[in-house]
Amino acid sequence: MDTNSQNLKLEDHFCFSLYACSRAILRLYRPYLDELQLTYPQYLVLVTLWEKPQRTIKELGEILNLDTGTLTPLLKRMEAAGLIERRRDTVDERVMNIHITQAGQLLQEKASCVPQSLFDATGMSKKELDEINETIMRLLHQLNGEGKK
Amino acid sequence: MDTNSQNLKLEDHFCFSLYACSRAILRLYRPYLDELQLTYPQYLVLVTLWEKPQRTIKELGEILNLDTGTLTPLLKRMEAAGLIERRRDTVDERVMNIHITQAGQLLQEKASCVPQSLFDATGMSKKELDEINETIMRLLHQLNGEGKK
DNA sequence: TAAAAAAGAATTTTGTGCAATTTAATTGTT
DNA sequence: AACAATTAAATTGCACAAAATTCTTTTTTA
Repeated sequence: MDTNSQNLKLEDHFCFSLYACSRAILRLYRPYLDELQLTYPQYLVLVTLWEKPQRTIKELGEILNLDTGTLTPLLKRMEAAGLIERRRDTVDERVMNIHITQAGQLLQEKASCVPQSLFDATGMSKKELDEINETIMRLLHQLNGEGKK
Repeated sequence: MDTNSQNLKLEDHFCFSLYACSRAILRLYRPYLDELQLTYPQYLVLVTLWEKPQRTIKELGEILNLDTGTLTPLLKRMEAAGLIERRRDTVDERVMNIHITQAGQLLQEKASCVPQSLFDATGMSKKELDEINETIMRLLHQLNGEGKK
């Protein structure tokens, strides 16, 4: 019947499950992030700045795997919203330093329930999710490593 | 030290690993899909049409979890590229039927090496990837189920 | 059977992603 | 010092992605 058996069905493409799952999770985040007036990548930027309140655009790009074409306008919107400040480095003026503001710091408290809410929505155990996370992280590093060769 | 211990670091957000991994895989696909003059979601549309050569936009949206705001312009570009045809259903004129063309069929052969190439790039065993796929699919169904409640 | 409700697409708007190009600043080399 | 190479951002252009709105067609129902 099937003359070309090497062609996989959709559900056999593991890339599709990742792609669809990633978007499904963004949909779950949306109501929480809407309340904070944030988009998902903006939230990720804040997560990194809550850990360390000043970073360069280059650092953010490496951490989040995003390039300047994405980050520059995104950070400008965040600055307009008062969550961060963009300041040229005085020593090396090519570098743009991103600082979190008081308002950005305050959001940490309001956002603290988000991870728990998301966890609940998955309907999975902590152990199971940790295992998924560990596996996907391993795959991610593998893929990023391959790409740089 | 940390006054707010419920705030997770970036690598503890399992959503981030999925988000980043999904984009990393798209980057791996790009060179292969560039050769076929396809984007990733366009490739997915073709995969579904290779399985079954005619579907409605509604069906495609349900299978791929994409809405018409994404699909309508995407399918118009694919029609302009000669890969599909869009025809109103004669019985129910609200319905738009998507047919694969001869040119779209021919791409199946040219694309048949893509899954294997991607598999190689992951550096993981078939068994391991099948397990990831199974787990992520389960998570996806869980998330989609939750969303509909 | 006419009005209301529902269904399927299309459109509009906003915000990513990413490749490719450009600009400005710094470093390295004669 | 002069010039090439490198680095960090910004810009440009195209293609998603998703919510909200509108439009058309079909179905339901009073």
